[in-house]
Amino acid sequence: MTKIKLSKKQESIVNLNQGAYLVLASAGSGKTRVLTERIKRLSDTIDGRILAITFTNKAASEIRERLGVSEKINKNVFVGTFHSFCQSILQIRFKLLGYKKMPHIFEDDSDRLELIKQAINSVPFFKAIYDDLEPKKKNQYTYNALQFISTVKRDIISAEELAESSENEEYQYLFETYQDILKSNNAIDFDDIIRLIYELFANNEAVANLYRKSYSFICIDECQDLNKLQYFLLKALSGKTIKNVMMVGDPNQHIYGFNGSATTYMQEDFVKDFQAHKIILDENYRCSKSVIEASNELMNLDVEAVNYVIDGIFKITPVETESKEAEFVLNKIKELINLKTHDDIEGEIDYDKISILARNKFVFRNIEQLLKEEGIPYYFKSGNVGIKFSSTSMKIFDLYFRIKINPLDRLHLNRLESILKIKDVYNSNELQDSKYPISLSINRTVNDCNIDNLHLKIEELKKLFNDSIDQDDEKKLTLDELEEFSIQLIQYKKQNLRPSLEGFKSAISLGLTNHTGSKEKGICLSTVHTMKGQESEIVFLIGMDDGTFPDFRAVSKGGEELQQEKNNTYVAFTRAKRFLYVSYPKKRLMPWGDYKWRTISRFLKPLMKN
DNA sequence: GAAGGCCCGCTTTTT
DNA sequence: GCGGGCCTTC
Repeated sequence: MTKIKLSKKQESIVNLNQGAYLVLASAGSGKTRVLTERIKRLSDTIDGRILAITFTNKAASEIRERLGVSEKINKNVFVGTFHSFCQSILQIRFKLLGYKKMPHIFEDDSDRLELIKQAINSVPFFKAIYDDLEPKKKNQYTYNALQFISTVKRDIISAEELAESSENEEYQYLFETYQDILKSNNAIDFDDIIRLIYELFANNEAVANLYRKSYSFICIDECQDLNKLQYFLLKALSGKTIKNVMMVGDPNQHIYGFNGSATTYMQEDFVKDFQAHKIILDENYRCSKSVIEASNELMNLDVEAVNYVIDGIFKITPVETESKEAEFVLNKIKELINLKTHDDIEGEIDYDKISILARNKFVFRNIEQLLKEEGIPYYFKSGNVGIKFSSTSMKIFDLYFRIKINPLDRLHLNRLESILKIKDVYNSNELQDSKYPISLSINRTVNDCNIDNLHLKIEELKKLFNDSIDQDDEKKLTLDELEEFSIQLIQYKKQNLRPSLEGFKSAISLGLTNHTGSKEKGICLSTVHTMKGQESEIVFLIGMDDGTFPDFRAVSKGGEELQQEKNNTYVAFTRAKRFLYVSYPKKRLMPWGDYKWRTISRFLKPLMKN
């Protein structure tokens, strides 16, 4: 990629030294590049270390890639998400937080749901309330409980206090029971990772000082998506010592409200608490004229294309059905690929330059099918953290693996028992007679494995599965999933000097083994949320009917939630460097099987004149 | 206690 | 229109 010279404004931000700064950077203003250049420069000139926080692993690995590898960078710069930063601290400080062994992450929502159910069943008081509910309300009840627990953690509010404003006062006690069960499993959930380190810093001055002395500069990217817990972690870490904090973000791109984030942390709290200077970076270097004009109209902005003016394409196309929409996209892709070159696009038009975006991953069903049939290379930008195995053998493997590295993990032991339908998952006789005799070998293999021989054990399993699974699709699925696991192991070993089975599992849970840089080839299919901070020459934004984008729940709630859907549309638009094709189906197949007439997204109506 | 069948309810976004 | 959970039946 040819690098365009930094503009004066960008240059001045790169050259900032001491102090706190809030950089308000609109989409396409090159904020990630500015951040990276500054980190590079600082790491060359200063003594202390630099902490760079991003919101996705993908963004972290991209920054790491752009920083390049040098001894100085490796030693002096930590780039990662809040979760991975906190996890790395937790790994060495867990004893200070009351854990005898490093707690394991229950990252899966179904794990958390099961914990809630256990909590309800373990206390007659909760059980009575739950059993009294109408069947229809039961799901809502457990979902709300999980929401309650997350809110307590993310908003740093006591369960007691939050219960006062909740319809279900007993959630306060359910919260405690949930935490107790987690602890008895030697486990934590995602929110706990950050919460525990926040508490560590807030309550243990000595430890906090260690980290304060170790980091001279902190940079936070995408700060419009900070939640209270994350902001308070930053404050607790900084204390009175770290004053060099730079935040970069764009309130118009705030899309993670469901995670407790609000733009007030950057715009009000940070400015006040750190006496931050505001800097505005509002030139767009990324997008073509057409894309910028459409974005401006969408958000009522006045961003100008600066460095160069490329016309580009912005077009809204209504189609009859979802499958017609998929055909439209496919045909347009073929057309573009056949063109080979276009004046607006640098280099040859290939699949790597094309992305297909949508509000949620269900929207991709038809187009994925078509791409598969046509043999066109594509990949899912998976936000998915952890690996979810769908083959039975790999599920069994995963469960044995979990309980091996965390013997206190009752939850997954129970699940294993219920899959195998036996009482003692280590009893060879029972295993042999069970529905899945293969689990006997899986158990043995997992038992024997350690971090050094795991790759050999994986090979053994490959052979085992190959020899003993009869059903063809099940065999293929199992072997594919095992291969995926193997790739993650290689990735993990590359990233870690002192590997361990526990560390490997945590890395998987945090999604650290998924994102390996920009190696993926072909057309990128991604939700807008996961595409945050990324760009693509050619973007197809599909499924832009009202109720899908904006999501129907946000429509009924309105207010800030609807605003965030609009922000999300803006994020989607501005991912496109050159061409942006927007489409929506006039008829959509609903999850319950019948068709519903759809209208264009309310956000796009005003743009429909062309 | 297991297996088969029926019925119900169901779409979001990330770490 | 499909899959998960629950109930029936053997």
